[in-house]
Amino acid sequence: MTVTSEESARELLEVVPVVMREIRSQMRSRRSLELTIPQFRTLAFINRNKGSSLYEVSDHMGLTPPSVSNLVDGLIERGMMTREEHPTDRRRVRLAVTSHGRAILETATRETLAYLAEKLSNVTPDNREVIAKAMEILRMTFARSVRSRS
Amino acid sequence: MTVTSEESARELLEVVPVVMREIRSQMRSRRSLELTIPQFRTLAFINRNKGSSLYEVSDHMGLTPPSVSNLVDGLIERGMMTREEHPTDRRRVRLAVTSHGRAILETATRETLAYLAEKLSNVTPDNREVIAKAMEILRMTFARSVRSRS
DNA sequence: TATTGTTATACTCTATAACTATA
DNA sequence: TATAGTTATAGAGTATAACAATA
Repeated sequence: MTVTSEESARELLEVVPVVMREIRSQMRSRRSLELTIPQFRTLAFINRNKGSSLYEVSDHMGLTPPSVSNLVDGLIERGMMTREEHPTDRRRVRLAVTSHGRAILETATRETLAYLAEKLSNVTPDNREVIAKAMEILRMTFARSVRSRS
Repeated sequence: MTVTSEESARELLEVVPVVMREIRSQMRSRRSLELTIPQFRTLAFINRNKGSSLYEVSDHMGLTPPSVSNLVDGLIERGMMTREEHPTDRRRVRLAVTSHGRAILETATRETLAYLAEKLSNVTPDNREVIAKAMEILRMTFARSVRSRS
């Protein structure tokens, strides 16, 4: 089998939105958690990168600074994050996830993974390997080039 | 390599949103087209299923009827779709894509595919095969069960 | 009564433009 | 003057609740 770029592009365009919708609707169905995908990603990124500035987050997520500022506002209101002044550059903020936010993030992650894993349990191990490998390839292909900001 | 359901679930949850964001931002960057992903999917589905009812569309897309009604309103306003009465059941509508809508759909498809294909041209043929195979598996795993409505 | 669809309402996501504060 | 961030504003996507029309 030879797969052209066009054919694999077509597959991506058909299938990715379907999987995305599944993830989204599953996440929203957990009323107790009530995290949207952007909120989830924001929380996850800042959890991994404690003390990030707003620009670092927006760079990573491919969103504009106002969009991230909005997202952060909502997460702070709900007690999941903090926004502090940078110690040496007062223009910047230092974002961090609270323990409450971390707990919610972990629960949301666990439940969403459990849901996906349950779906994937019907897939043969060989095919799961194909999926994992494809995700690695896609991750490298679509990863944002990291713009460094000192 | 043995991949558990949990591991492949984690990969999906990390990578799918990234690819989705690429597709979305590319689609929006074509100012002349100005189709969002939901608009694109709606148009594409109705193009493939001429005369669909609103419920058929909402079932397929996993959206509520009011959401689809909204989407359809916007597409009709912009001359891409029509909404007609069903000949024998006056509760229903018959949705169809206009030739203008089809032209826009085709252009959007072509340009988005070209963009994705360009990204994928850096991927080896073997790896493209892995991606294509993974998409097939995911398509079957996450496909909505078709609720038939006579 | 059940089904199909719309309207009313509200909230989130996202962007652009304009602004403030700091470097 | 350049950078970091917020506020103002607007449009799209989505849901639930309430409704109207038809079967």
